[in-house]
Amino acid sequence: MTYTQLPTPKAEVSTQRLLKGETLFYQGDHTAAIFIVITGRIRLLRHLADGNAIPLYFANDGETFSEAALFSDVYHCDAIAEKNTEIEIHPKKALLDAFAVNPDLAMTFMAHLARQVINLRSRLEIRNIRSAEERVIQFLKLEISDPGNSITFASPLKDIAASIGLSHEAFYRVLSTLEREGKIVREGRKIGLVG
Amino acid sequence: MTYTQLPTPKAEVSTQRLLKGETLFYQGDHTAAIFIVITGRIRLLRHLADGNAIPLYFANDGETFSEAALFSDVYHCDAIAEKNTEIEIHPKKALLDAFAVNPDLAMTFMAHLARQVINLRSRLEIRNIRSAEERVIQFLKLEISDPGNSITFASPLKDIAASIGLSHEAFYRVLSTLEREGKIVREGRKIGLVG
DNA sequence: TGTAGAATATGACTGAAATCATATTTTAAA
DNA sequence: TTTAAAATATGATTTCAGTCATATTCTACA
Repeated sequence: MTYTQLPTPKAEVSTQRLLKGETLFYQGDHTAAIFIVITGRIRLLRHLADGNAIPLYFANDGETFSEAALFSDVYHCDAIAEKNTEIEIHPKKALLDAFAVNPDLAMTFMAHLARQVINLRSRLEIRNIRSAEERVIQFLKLEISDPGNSITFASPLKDIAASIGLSHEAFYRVLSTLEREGKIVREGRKIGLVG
Repeated sequence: MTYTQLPTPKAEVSTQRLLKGETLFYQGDHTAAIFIVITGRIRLLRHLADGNAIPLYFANDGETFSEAALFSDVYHCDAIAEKNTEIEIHPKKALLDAFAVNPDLAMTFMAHLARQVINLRSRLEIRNIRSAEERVIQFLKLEISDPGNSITFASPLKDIAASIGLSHEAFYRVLSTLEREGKIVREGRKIGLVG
């Protein structure tokens, strides 16, 4: 899907495997790196003063997380593997050094962040659409707009459902309906918009 | 609320007033600047190949938008004033030049983007909470966690309601309930968490 | 290749938030 | 200061997505 590439010198990048449930870092830990999920899922969890914890985000395949570590001495949340997960480790120092030596790389990373901002904003706006059917249609339009007139999802449809804030049942139902109405065509996870 | 500051040289920054309904730029226009909403609201709207348009985001007081203009030759959406709006204009060239001359400024902007990514992710995650009451509580905890034990909202509560994906009626009701149950205290737009 | 677990799928029912209606209060504007 | 518009508030009703249940594919992997 979205290929994420950080401008870290290759020699400085390493990978790590986390077992389901394993913690990558704790809130308050000294920041050492920013990360990319290769496969799996990382749950980011913030602890509040009152002892409660709030899930901040789930980082899935291809996504970066803890980018703000670059600008902070400590992590502001826990990072825990939701399932067996492989991650890429980009040491903070290596990245910052790279930026200092080559400002172009800084601009590259900046662009990466800007793209994420846009992407997250549109995902937020999708959530404002109340009707499940309409939400799915708009989501598909957004996803498909660039490439062509169809998209093949890499992740299970039930995960797609979650990402747009629908129960998987509701999502399956909407897809069935849209297909029956001739608004989309499907072949497994390949979905095409008609009209 | 969130003070947004871009590292543009003061002399290069200008402001502009837009009347309700006025367009700041169109999708496909050559990119010239990135913007901050001082007061008002800007609707970002993407046009699709099929003639439809999707609302991408609403930028409110203090928010930046079109950051990605720095890395693109054309705007990827329309920007239209939802109401009378005053904006700050930060010319793209001035910003890029500033980054080139002083890499620290690039890092500052990068940090600004990283904060936004975090903020947007947590706003997304809030939406995953189904129960209106629980969603409001978690939202308040997030907003209040830093400053102290209460927060005074600058914008109308009905706008807060929209930002967390609730109808204003539902939001008012939840606030009433929480107050009755002694879980929050209120004075107009000042809301404090108890416990 | 067989098997367990996950993903896909669909029906029935429920509940909680949206919607509609309306009133009061606050704010802004004339 | 008066007035109009927006925000706050709450009740009644409806709707639609969630939940629960269950069945049928897939898919990974032993």
